[in-house]
Amino acid sequence: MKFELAKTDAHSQARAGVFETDHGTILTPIFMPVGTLGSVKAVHQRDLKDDIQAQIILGNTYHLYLRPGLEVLEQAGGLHKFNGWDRPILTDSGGYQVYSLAGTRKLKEDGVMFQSHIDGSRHFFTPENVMDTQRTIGADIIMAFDECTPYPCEYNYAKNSMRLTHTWLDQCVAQFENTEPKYGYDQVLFPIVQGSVYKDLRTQSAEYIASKNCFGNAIGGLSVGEPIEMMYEFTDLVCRVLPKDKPRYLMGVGTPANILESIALGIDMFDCVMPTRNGRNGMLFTSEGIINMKNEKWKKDFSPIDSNGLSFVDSQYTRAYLRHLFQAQEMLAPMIASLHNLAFYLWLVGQAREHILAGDFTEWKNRMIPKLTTRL
RNA sequence: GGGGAUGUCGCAUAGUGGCAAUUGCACCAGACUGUAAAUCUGUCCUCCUACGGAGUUCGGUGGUUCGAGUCCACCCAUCCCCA
Repeated sequence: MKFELAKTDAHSQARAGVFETDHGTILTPIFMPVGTLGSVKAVHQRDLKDDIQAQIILGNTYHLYLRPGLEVLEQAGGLHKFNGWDRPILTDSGGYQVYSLAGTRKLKEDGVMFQSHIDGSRHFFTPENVMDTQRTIGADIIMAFDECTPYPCEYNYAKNSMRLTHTWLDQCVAQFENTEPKYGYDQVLFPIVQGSVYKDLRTQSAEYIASKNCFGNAIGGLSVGEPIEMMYEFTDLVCRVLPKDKPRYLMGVGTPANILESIALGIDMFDCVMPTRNGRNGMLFTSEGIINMKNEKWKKDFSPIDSNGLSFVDSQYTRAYLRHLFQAQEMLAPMIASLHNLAFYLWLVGQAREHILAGDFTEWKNRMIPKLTTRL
Protein backbone atom coordinates (compact mmCIF):
# COMPACT_ATOMS: atom_id res chain seq x y z
CA MET A 1 0.00 0.00 0.00
CA LYS A 2 1.03 3.53 -0.61
CA PHE A 3 -0.12 7.00 0.42
CA GLU A 4 1.13 10.11 -1.32
CA LEU A 5 0.14 13.73 -1.03
CA ALA A 6 -0.68 15.27 -4.38
CA LYS A 7 -1.07 18.78 -3.03
CA THR A 8 -1.21 20.72 0.21
CA ASP A 9 -3.36 23.84 0.40
CA ALA A 10 -1.52 27.14 0.84
CA HIS A 11 -4.17 28.78 3.04
CA SER A 12 -5.17 25.86 5.25
CA GLN A 13 -3.95 22.44 6.30
CA ALA A 14 -6.07 20.75 3.65
CA ARG A 15 -4.42 18.08 1.54
CA ALA A 16 -5.26 16.06 -1.52
CA GLY A 17 -3.76 12.59 -1.60
CA VAL A 18 -3.68 9.27 -3.37
CA PHE A 19 -4.08 6.13 -1.29
CA GLU A 20 -3.31 2.92 -3.15
CA THR A 21 -4.52 -0.43 -1.87
CA ASP A 22 -4.67 -3.91 -3.34
CA HIS A 23 -8.38 -3.34 -3.89
CA GLY A 24 -7.95 -0.07 -5.73
CA THR A 25 -7.07 3.57 -5.33
CA ILE A 26 -8.69 5.98 -2.91
CA LEU A 27 -8.49 9.67 -3.70
CA THR A 28 -8.42 11.78 -0.54
CA PRO A 29 -10.04 13.57 1.13
CA ILE A 30 -12.62 10.80 1.09
CA PHE A 31 -15.86 9.88 2.79
CA MET A 32 -16.38 6.21 3.59
CA PRO A 33 -19.99 4.96 3.72
CA VAL A 34 -20.67 2.88 6.81
CA GLY A 35 -21.67 -0.72 6.27
CA THR A 36 -21.60 -2.04 9.81
CA LEU A 37 -22.96 -5.51 9.11
CA GLY A 38 -21.26 -5.86 5.76
CA SER A 39 -23.91 -3.88 3.95
CA VAL A 40 -24.42 -0.17 3.56
CA LYS A 41 -27.99 -0.09 4.79
CA ALA A 42 -30.60 0.18 2.04
CA VAL A 43 -28.02 0.55 -0.76
CA HIS A 44 -27.09 -1.99 -3.42
CA GLN A 45 -23.39 -2.61 -4.14
CA ARG A 46 -24.09 -1.77 -7.77
CA ASP A 47 -25.43 1.69 -6.92
CA LEU A 48 -22.63 2.26 -4.44
CA LYS A 49 -20.04 1.34 -7.01
CA ASP A 50 -21.38 2.36 -10.42
CA ASP A 51 -23.80 5.14 -9.60
CA ILE A 52 -22.14 7.09 -6.82
CA GLN A 53 -18.67 5.58 -7.07
CA ALA A 54 -17.88 4.97 -3.45
CA GLN A 55 -14.21 4.19 -3.14
CA ILE A 56 -14.14 2.42 0.22
CA ILE A 57 -16.71 1.27 2.76
CA LEU A 58 -16.67 0.31 6.42
CA GLY A 59 -17.53 -2.82 8.27
CA ASN A 60 -17.62 -3.45 12.01
CA THR A 61 -15.62 -6.13 13.82
CA TYR A 62 -18.02 -6.49 16.72
CA HIS A 63 -21.10 -6.88 14.55
CA LEU A 64 -19.53 -9.18 11.95
CA TYR A 65 -17.93 -11.30 14.64
CA LEU A 66 -21.35 -11.84 16.23
CA ARG A 67 -23.11 -12.36 12.92
CA PRO A 68 -22.45 -14.07 10.57
CA GLY A 69 -19.39 -15.06 12.63
CA LEU A 70 -15.78 -15.82 11.75
CA GLU A 71 -16.37 -19.31 10.49
CA VAL A 72 -18.67 -18.08 7.76
CA LEU A 73 -16.45 -15.15 6.87
CA GLU A 74 -13.37 -17.33 6.64
CA GLN A 75 -15.07 -19.95 4.52
CA ALA A 76 -16.46 -17.22 2.28
CA GLY A 77 -12.88 -16.09 1.70
CA GLY A 78 -13.22 -12.82 3.59
CA LEU A 79 -15.75 -10.01 3.63
CA HIS A 80 -15.01 -8.83 0.08
CA LYS A 81 -15.97 -12.21 -1.33
CA PHE A 82 -18.86 -12.55 1.09
CA ASN A 83 -20.59 -9.27 0.26
CA GLY A 84 -19.34 -8.85 -3.28
CA TRP A 85 -17.60 -5.53 -2.71
CA ASP A 86 -14.26 -5.61 -4.48
CA ARG A 87 -13.01 -2.18 -3.49
CA PRO A 88 -11.26 -1.36 -0.20
CA ILE A 89 -12.87 -2.05 3.15
CA LEU A 90 -11.99 -0.59 6.53
CA THR A 91 -13.18 -2.31 9.69
CA ASP A 92 -13.72 -0.56 12.95
CA SER A 93 -12.35 -2.57 15.83
CA GLY A 94 -15.31 -2.55 18.17
CA GLY A 95 -13.82 0.29 20.17
CA TYR A 96 -16.88 2.37 19.46
CA GLN A 97 -19.07 -0.40 20.85
CA VAL A 98 -17.10 -0.17 24.09
CA TYR A 99 -18.65 3.28 24.23
CA SER A 100 -22.07 2.79 22.66
CA LEU A 101 -22.82 -0.52 24.39
CA ALA A 102 -21.64 0.72 27.76
CA GLY A 103 -24.68 -0.84 29.40
CA THR A 104 -23.84 -4.37 28.26
CA ARG A 105 -20.07 -4.59 28.62
CA LYS A 106 -17.41 -4.79 31.30
CA LEU A 107 -14.10 -3.05 30.79
CA LYS A 108 -11.00 -4.87 32.04
CA GLU A 109 -7.28 -4.26 31.82
CA ASP A 110 -6.75 -7.04 29.30
CA GLY A 111 -9.90 -6.49 27.24
CA VAL A 112 -13.64 -6.00 27.19
CA MET A 113 -16.37 -8.45 28.12
CA PHE A 114 -19.33 -7.87 25.83
CA GLN A 115 -22.79 -9.21 26.25
CA SER A 116 -24.20 -9.67 22.78
CA HIS A 117 -27.04 -7.28 21.99
CA ILE A 118 -28.50 -10.04 19.84
CA ASP A 119 -28.79 -13.02 22.19
CA GLY A 120 -27.12 -11.95 25.43
CA SER A 121 -24.20 -14.34 25.00
CA ARG A 122 -20.86 -13.24 26.50
CA HIS A 123 -17.74 -12.52 24.45
CA PHE A 124 -14.30 -11.31 25.44
CA PHE A 125 -12.48 -8.94 23.12
CA THR A 126 -8.74 -8.43 23.50
CA PRO A 127 -6.35 -6.37 21.39
CA GLU A 128 -4.94 -9.64 20.05
CA ASN A 129 -8.16 -11.36 19.11
CA VAL A 130 -9.53 -8.16 17.60
CA MET A 131 -6.50 -8.08 15.28
CA ASP A 132 -7.05 -11.74 14.41
CA THR A 133 -10.72 -11.12 13.77
CA GLN A 134 -9.96 -8.26 11.42
CA ARG A 135 -7.40 -10.42 9.63
CA THR A 136 -10.17 -12.96 9.15
CA ILE A 137 -12.70 -10.40 8.00
CA GLY A 138 -10.03 -9.36 5.53
CA ALA A 139 -10.32 -5.58 5.79
CA ASP A 140 -7.73 -3.57 3.88
CA ILE A 141 -7.53 -1.13 6.76
CA ILE A 142 -7.69 -2.49 10.29
CA MET A 143 -8.35 -0.32 13.32
CA ALA A 144 -6.61 -0.69 16.66
CA PHE A 145 -8.77 -1.72 19.61
CA ASP A 146 -9.41 1.35 21.74
CA GLU A 147 -11.80 2.76 24.27
CA CYS A 148 -13.86 5.61 22.88
CA THR A 149 -14.48 7.84 25.88
CA PRO A 150 -17.83 9.53 26.36
CA TYR A 151 -18.42 13.25 26.71
CA PRO A 152 -18.21 14.70 29.25
CA CYS A 153 -15.44 12.63 30.76
CA GLU A 154 -13.54 13.22 34.01
CA TYR A 155 -9.86 13.98 33.57
CA ASN A 156 -8.70 10.96 35.52
CA TYR A 157 -10.99 8.64 33.63
CA ALA A 158 -9.81 10.08 30.33
CA LYS A 159 -6.19 9.71 31.39
CA ASN A 160 -6.52 6.10 32.49
CA SER A 161 -8.59 5.28 29.43
CA MET A 162 -5.95 6.81 27.19
CA ARG A 163 -3.24 4.75 28.88
CA LEU A 164 -5.33 1.63 28.40
CA THR A 165 -5.79 2.47 24.72
CA HIS A 166 -2.03 2.93 24.41
CA THR A 167 -1.30 -0.36 26.17
CA TRP A 168 -3.77 -2.09 23.92
CA LEU A 169 -2.15 -0.41 20.92
CA ASP A 170 1.22 -1.98 21.80
CA GLN A 171 -0.50 -5.34 21.87
CA CYS A 172 -2.36 -4.64 18.64
CA VAL A 173 0.83 -3.68 16.84
CA ALA A 174 2.66 -6.75 18.13
CA GLN A 175 -0.16 -9.09 17.12
CA PHE A 176 -0.58 -7.38 13.78
CA GLU A 177 3.13 -7.71 13.02
CA ASN A 178 3.21 -11.34 14.10
CA THR A 179 0.38 -12.35 11.81
CA GLU A 180 -0.12 -12.43 8.07
CA PRO A 181 -3.01 -11.49 5.81
CA LYS A 182 -5.20 -14.50 5.07
CA TYR A 183 -6.38 -13.82 1.57
CA GLY A 184 -3.31 -12.75 -0.37
CA TYR A 185 -3.66 -8.97 -0.26
CA ASP A 186 -2.08 -6.44 2.03
CA GLN A 187 -3.64 -5.07 5.23
CA VAL A 188 -2.57 -2.02 7.24
CA LEU A 189 -3.19 -0.97 10.83
CA PHE A 190 -4.38 2.45 11.98
CA PRO A 191 -3.94 3.37 15.66
CA ILE A 192 -6.39 5.75 17.30
CA VAL A 193 -5.70 8.95 19.26
CA GLN A 194 -7.80 9.36 22.40
CA GLY A 195 -7.52 11.74 25.37
CA SER A 196 -11.03 13.19 25.43
CA VAL A 197 -11.04 17.01 25.45
CA TYR A 198 -7.88 17.58 27.50
CA LYS A 199 -5.07 19.26 25.60
CA ASP A 200 -2.22 17.58 27.45
CA LEU A 201 -3.78 14.15 27.03
CA ARG A 202 -4.61 14.65 23.37
CA THR A 203 -1.09 15.89 22.66
CA GLN A 204 0.43 13.02 24.58
CA SER A 205 -1.80 10.52 22.82
CA ALA A 206 -1.11 11.95 19.37
CA GLU A 207 2.64 11.78 20.03
CA TYR A 208 2.38 8.22 21.24
CA ILE A 209 0.27 7.13 18.31
CA ALA A 210 2.63 8.85 15.87
CA SER A 211 5.61 7.11 17.45
CA LYS A 212 4.20 3.73 16.47
CA ASN A 213 4.82 4.66 12.87
CA CYS A 214 1.79 2.89 11.50
CA PHE A 215 0.59 3.30 7.93
CA GLY A 216 -2.05 5.87 8.87
CA ASN A 217 -3.52 7.43 12.00
CA ALA A 218 -6.99 7.97 13.32
CA ILE A 219 -8.60 10.38 15.73
CA GLY A 220 -11.29 8.89 17.92
CA GLY A 221 -13.36 10.05 20.85
CA LEU A 222 -14.64 13.17 19.12
CA SER A 223 -18.15 13.94 17.85
CA VAL A 224 -19.55 12.24 20.92
CA GLY A 225 -21.58 15.24 22.09
CA GLU A 226 -18.97 17.92 22.73
CA PRO A 227 -19.54 21.45 21.34
CA ILE A 228 -18.57 21.55 17.69
CA GLU A 229 -15.93 24.25 18.20
CA MET A 230 -14.27 21.95 20.70
CA MET A 231 -14.19 19.16 18.14
CA TYR A 232 -12.43 21.45 15.67
CA GLU A 233 -10.01 22.66 18.33
CA PHE A 234 -8.92 19.14 19.19
CA THR A 235 -8.85 17.94 15.61
CA ASP A 236 -6.54 20.84 14.85
CA LEU A 237 -4.37 20.14 17.87
CA VAL A 238 -3.95 16.48 16.99
CA CYS A 239 -3.34 17.12 13.29
CA ARG A 240 -0.45 19.40 14.20
CA VAL A 241 1.21 16.49 15.98
CA LEU A 242 0.47 13.65 13.57
CA PRO A 243 2.93 13.07 10.70
CA LYS A 244 2.06 14.96 7.52
CA ASP A 245 2.96 12.18 5.14
CA LYS A 246 0.46 9.64 6.51
CA PRO A 247 -3.29 9.55 6.06
CA ARG A 248 -5.40 10.96 8.89
CA TYR A 249 -8.81 9.56 9.64
CA LEU A 250 -11.31 11.45 11.79
CA MET A 251 -13.64 8.75 13.05
CA GLY A 252 -17.39 9.23 13.00
CA VAL A 253 -17.51 12.73 11.52
CA GLY A 254 -19.88 14.16 10.57
CA THR A 255 -22.16 16.76 9.04
CA PRO A 256 -21.22 18.15 5.63
CA ALA A 257 -19.99 21.34 7.32
CA ASN A 258 -17.99 19.32 9.87
CA ILE A 259 -16.28 17.50 7.04
CA LEU A 260 -15.24 20.61 5.15
CA GLU A 261 -13.95 22.29 8.31
CA SER A 262 -12.02 19.16 9.24
CA ILE A 263 -10.53 18.85 5.78
CA ALA A 264 -9.23 22.38 6.31
CA LEU A 265 -7.56 21.16 9.50
CA GLY A 266 -5.77 18.35 7.67
CA ILE A 267 -8.08 15.35 7.78
CA ASP A 268 -8.07 12.94 4.83
CA MET A 269 -10.65 10.31 5.70
CA PHE A 270 -14.14 10.38 7.20
CA ASP A 271 -16.92 7.98 8.00
CA CYS A 272 -20.29 8.66 9.51
CA VAL A 273 -23.69 7.02 9.75
CA MET A 274 -25.36 10.38 9.20
CA PRO A 275 -26.01 10.20 5.45
CA THR A 276 -27.51 6.73 5.75
CA ARG A 277 -29.23 6.87 9.13
CA ASN A 278 -30.57 10.39 8.74
CA GLY A 279 -31.48 9.55 5.19
CA ARG A 280 -33.55 6.61 6.36
CA ASN A 281 -35.24 9.00 8.76
CA GLY A 282 -36.13 11.47 6.03
CA MET A 283 -33.29 13.99 6.17
CA LEU A 284 -31.62 14.91 2.89
CA PHE A 285 -28.37 16.83 2.55
CA THR A 286 -28.02 18.94 -0.57
CA SER A 287 -25.73 21.63 -1.92
CA GLU A 288 -28.47 24.19 -1.18
CA GLY A 289 -29.22 23.03 2.35
CA ILE A 290 -30.91 20.41 4.48
CA ILE A 291 -34.34 19.04 3.66
CA ASN A 292 -36.65 17.22 6.06
CA MET A 293 -38.40 15.21 3.41
CA LYS A 294 -41.26 14.29 5.75
CA ASN A 295 -42.38 17.91 6.13
CA GLU A 296 -45.74 18.89 4.75
CA LYS A 297 -44.20 21.65 2.64
CA TRP A 298 -42.93 19.15 0.06
CA LYS A 299 -46.34 17.60 -0.46
CA LYS A 300 -46.85 19.23 -3.84
CA ASP A 301 -43.28 20.03 -4.80
CA PHE A 302 -42.89 18.24 -8.10
CA SER A 303 -39.33 19.38 -8.70
CA PRO A 304 -36.48 16.84 -8.68
CA ILE A 305 -35.10 15.73 -5.32
CA ASP A 306 -31.85 17.60 -6.01
CA SER A 307 -31.34 19.28 -9.35
CA ASN A 308 -27.59 19.45 -8.66
CA GLY A 309 -27.38 15.86 -7.47
CA LEU A 310 -25.29 13.31 -9.31
CA SER A 311 -27.14 10.13 -8.41
CA PHE A 312 -29.77 8.85 -10.80
CA VAL A 313 -32.34 9.17 -8.00
CA ASP A 314 -31.87 12.94 -7.89
CA SER A 315 -33.41 13.46 -11.30
CA GLN A 316 -35.51 10.30 -11.43
CA TYR A 317 -37.77 11.19 -8.49
CA THR A 318 -39.56 14.32 -7.30
CA ARG A 319 -39.71 15.67 -3.78
CA ALA A 320 -43.46 15.19 -3.64
CA TYR A 321 -43.07 11.54 -4.60
CA LEU A 322 -40.28 10.90 -2.12
CA ARG A 323 -42.32 12.52 0.63
CA HIS A 324 -45.20 10.29 -0.34
CA LEU A 325 -42.93 7.24 -0.08
CA PHE A 326 -41.83 8.30 3.40
CA GLN A 327 -45.42 8.97 4.45
CA ALA A 328 -46.46 5.57 3.21
CA GLN A 329 -43.40 3.95 4.78
CA GLU A 330 -42.41 2.40 1.51
CA MET A 331 -39.01 0.70 1.53
CA LEU A 332 -38.02 2.68 -1.51
CA ALA A 333 -37.96 5.90 0.53
CA PRO A 334 -34.95 5.07 2.72
CA MET A 335 -33.23 3.55 -0.30
CA ILE A 336 -33.58 6.72 -2.36
CA ALA A 337 -32.62 8.97 0.54
CA SER A 338 -29.58 6.92 1.47
CA LEU A 339 -28.28 6.85 -2.06
CA HIS A 340 -28.89 10.54 -2.52
CA ASN A 341 -27.11 11.45 0.72
CA LEU A 342 -24.11 9.26 0.01
CA ALA A 343 -23.89 10.69 -3.49
CA PHE A 344 -23.92 14.15 -1.97
CA TYR A 345 -21.25 13.37 0.61
CA LEU A 346 -19.02 11.86 -2.06
CA TRP A 347 -19.62 14.79 -4.35
CA LEU A 348 -18.71 17.14 -1.50
CA VAL A 349 -15.37 15.51 -0.68
CA GLY A 350 -14.67 15.16 -4.39
CA GLN A 351 -15.25 18.88 -4.85
CA ALA A 352 -13.06 19.59 -1.84
CA ARG A 353 -10.29 17.62 -3.52
CA GLU A 354 -10.75 19.49 -6.79
CA HIS A 355 -10.55 22.83 -5.05
CA ILE A 356 -7.48 21.83 -3.06
CA LEU A 357 -5.82 20.85 -6.33
CA ALA A 358 -7.01 24.09 -7.94
CA GLY A 359 -5.73 26.15 -5.03
CA ASP A 360 -8.99 27.82 -4.03
CA PHE A 361 -10.17 25.41 -1.34
CA THR A 362 -10.60 27.86 1.53
CA GLU A 363 -12.54 30.34 -0.55
CA TRP A 364 -14.80 27.58 -1.85
CA LYS A 365 -15.26 26.08 1.61
CA ASN A 366 -16.27 29.41 3.13
CA ARG A 367 -18.79 29.87 0.36
CA MET A 368 -20.24 26.38 0.87
CA ILE A 369 -20.59 26.26 4.67
CA PRO A 370 -23.57 28.67 4.99
CA LYS A 371 -25.43 26.77 2.28
CA LEU A 372 -24.75 23.38 3.85
CA THR A 373 -26.23 24.43 7.17
CA THR A 374 -29.34 26.08 5.71
CA ARG A 375 -32.68 24.45 6.48
CA LEU A 376 -34.83 24.30 3.40
C1' G B 1 -95.06 -1.85 15.13
C1' G B 2 -92.28 -4.89 19.27
C1' G B 3 -87.58 -6.03 21.72
C1' G B 4 -82.30 -5.15 22.52
C1' A B 5 -77.66 -2.36 22.15
C1' U B 6 -74.66 1.90 21.43
C1' G B 7 -73.30 7.27 21.04
C1' U B 8 -66.01 9.95 24.28
C1' C B 9 -60.85 15.15 21.43
C1' G B 10 -59.71 13.04 12.76
C1' C B 11 -60.52 7.32 13.14
C1' A B 12 -60.60 3.37 16.63
C1' U B 13 -60.58 2.56 21.82
C1' A B 14 -60.36 3.10 27.82
C1' G B 15 -62.98 5.28 31.44
C1' U B 16 -69.56 3.30 36.44
C1' G B 17 -68.99 10.00 41.19
C1' G B 18 -63.08 14.04 41.73
C1' C B 19 -61.19 13.99 34.52
C1' A B 20 -58.87 18.19 29.81
C1' A B 21 -60.17 12.61 30.17
C1' U B 22 -56.55 5.96 28.57
C1' U B 23 -54.30 3.57 24.56
C1' G B 24 -53.33 2.71 19.27
C1' C B 25 -53.33 4.80 14.50
C1' A B 26 -53.29 9.08 11.56
C1' C B 27 -51.61 14.12 11.37
C1' C B 28 -47.81 17.82 12.61
C1' A B 29 -42.88 18.85 14.28
C1' G B 30 -38.02 17.63 16.29
C1' A B 31 -33.67 14.50 17.16
C1' C B 32 -30.00 11.41 14.93
C1' U B 33 -22.04 12.33 14.03
C1' G B 34 -16.14 5.12 14.27
C1' U B 35 -25.10 2.15 13.43
C1' A B 36 -28.35 -2.38 19.67
C1' A B 37 -31.59 3.03 14.91
C1' A B 38 -36.54 1.47 8.19
C1' U B 39 -35.23 4.28 15.15
C1' C B 40 -36.46 7.60 19.06
C1' U B 41 -38.89 12.04 21.17
C1' G B 42 -42.52 15.78 21.48
C1' U B 43 -47.26 17.90 20.09
C1' C B 44 -51.99 16.52 19.06
C1' C B 45 -59.93 20.90 22.28
C1' U B 46 -59.02 26.47 22.19
C1' C B 47 -56.30 30.75 23.84
C1' C B 48 -52.20 32.95 26.55
C1' U B 49 -47.19 36.36 29.42
C1' A B 50 -46.70 28.83 27.61
C1' C B 51 -41.65 22.66 32.43
C1' G B 52 -46.97 27.60 33.87
C1' G B 53 -52.01 29.60 33.45
C1' A B 54 -57.14 30.55 31.59
C1' G B 55 -61.46 28.89 29.09
C1' U B 56 -64.67 25.41 26.95
C1' U B 57 -65.52 19.61 26.47
C1' C B 58 -67.52 13.26 26.39
C1' G B 59 -75.07 13.06 20.96
C1' G B 60 -79.00 17.04 22.95
C1' U B 61 -81.91 19.28 26.93
C1' G B 62 -83.05 19.24 31.84
C1' G B 63 -82.29 17.04 36.74
C1' U B 64 -79.74 14.62 41.31
C1' U B 65 -74.93 15.94 43.73
C1' C B 66 -70.05 19.97 47.03
C1' G B 67 -68.65 17.67 42.39
C1' A B 68 -71.42 14.20 36.38
C1' G B 69 -68.20 11.35 30.57
C1' U B 70 -69.90 8.37 34.61
C1' C B 71 -76.44 8.41 38.21
C1' C B 72 -81.92 9.87 36.66
C1' A B 73 -85.73 11.69 32.93
C1' C B 74 -87.01 12.94 28.19
C1' C B 75 -85.41 13.76 23.23
C1' C B 76 -82.20 12.79 18.83
C1' A B 77 -79.11 9.46 15.94
C1' U B 78 -77.05 4.74 14.64
C1' C B 79 -76.86 -0.63 14.73
C1' C B 80 -78.97 -5.66 15.68
C1' C B 81 -83.14 -9.15 16.32
C1' C B 82 -88.53 -10.25 15.74
C1' A B 83 -92.90 -8.85 12.84
